[in-house]
Amino acid sequence: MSTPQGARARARIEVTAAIKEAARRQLAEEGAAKLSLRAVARELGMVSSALYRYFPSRDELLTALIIDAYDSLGEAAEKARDAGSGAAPVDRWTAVCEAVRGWALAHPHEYALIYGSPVPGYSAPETTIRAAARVGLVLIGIVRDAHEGPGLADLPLPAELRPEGERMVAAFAPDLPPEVAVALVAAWAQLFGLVGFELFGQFNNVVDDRETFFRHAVTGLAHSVGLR
Amino acid sequence: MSTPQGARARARIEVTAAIKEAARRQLAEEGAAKLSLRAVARELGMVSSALYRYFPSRDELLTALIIDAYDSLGEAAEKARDAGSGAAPVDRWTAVCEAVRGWALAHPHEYALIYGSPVPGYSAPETTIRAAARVGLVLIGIVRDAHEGPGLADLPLPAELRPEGERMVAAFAPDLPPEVAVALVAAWAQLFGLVGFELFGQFNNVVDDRETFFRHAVTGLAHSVGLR
DNA sequence: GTCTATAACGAGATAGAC
DNA sequence: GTCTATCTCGTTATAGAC
Repeated sequence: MSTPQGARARARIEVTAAIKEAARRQLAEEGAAKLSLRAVARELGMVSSALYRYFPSRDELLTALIIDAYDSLGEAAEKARDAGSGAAPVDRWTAVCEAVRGWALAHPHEYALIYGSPVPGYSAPETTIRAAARVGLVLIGIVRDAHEGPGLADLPLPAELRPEGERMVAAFAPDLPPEVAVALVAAWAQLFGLVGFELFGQFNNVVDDRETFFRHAVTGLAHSVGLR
Repeated sequence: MSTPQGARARARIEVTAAIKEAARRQLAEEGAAKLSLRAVARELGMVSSALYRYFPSRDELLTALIIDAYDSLGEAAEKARDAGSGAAPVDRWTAVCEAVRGWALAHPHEYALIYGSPVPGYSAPETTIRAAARVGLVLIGIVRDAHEGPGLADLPLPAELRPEGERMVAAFAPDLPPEVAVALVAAWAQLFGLVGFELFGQFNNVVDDRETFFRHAVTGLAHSVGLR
């Protein structure tokens, strides 16, 4: 009773992985908008209707790819955070940022899937939120460690933004001052501005030594959230 | 001899505009990856082969849309710059940033076309560079004015980035110190990180009062390039 | 129960002959 | 410019193998 069920479950996992792998290849060649179940099935030597045993619709397959991409990126960020657990906060921050950039350069199409243009006709379900939050949580953690340890630099917060900051603290950044939470969200978005510009070609003829430039820029971001 | 030729030229301009308008509608509904000359022709009641009189290929139509989008955004930025010609540099900076955000919110699909994921199989020609540079040039101009007027704050520049900074100054930011040029490019990318995150939904459940948040964040960017 | 294959639908794109 | 024959797509219903 144990082996057949185990074998079935294993086979199911393997086929599911093969489908996603083929879909990722398609993503690279045709883009998310043109991801087609039939093409995926063809590549696997299956018939299209068989895929519906594994993914109830094309959109669910897309969702799985999106969650995988967020998780893969989040894992890279968490690894970088853990690798530098003894280092200074600024260095841990830049290490995480460099991990994000490294992952993006290594997986440009999956990066485009999660941080690029929305796929027309597709709307990401709530299920993606948890995975999407991972990088942000890593950055929050580093700043919280610094806040509880060496301390943070003072940051300004206009009165009109205080309610927003309080809300952010309550929602996802407990123990942090509201002005830091606001600065963190801004730095988080700005980090992906840097990565996206490099990846999508806006830095062509503008930035040459991108690695050095990036390190310097994200050091500035670290300062903008109070790390020193 | 004058009227018929003038009428022909006028008709050509009008049809060209109608084609681009229909193509922009398609962009909104299906995305750039699925932009098809046939569908555009259908919408206009023309036959697809007739479109080739106006655009020699789908890619050329895409290029025209891209240039139009960059120009429309650039014009919005330039208008904001000119409207606040007497104001303090920081205020001119934020006004331009807000114009960029406003344009993006008003033209989300054109924004996705120029700053979102690259279109698979399409590679933008050199012709787009001039239009793509307009927003950056506006930002450079504001910082240069401040540099020649009230002056800029001191910025750090690691030795390893100095060559890059010198190159940037020579290429597109004459009269500016290299550390300012480097900071400007970073701020430019980060600005679009903020805009893109809001537009593409990353701020859902994260930032509530986006207008206030944005103003505060780009004020920080202004400081990061030395404005005060 | 779990899976795959066949066949079909309605809609849309595409290529070529005319 | 028009028509037609032949592709693609996502999705479903159904039947049969394991």
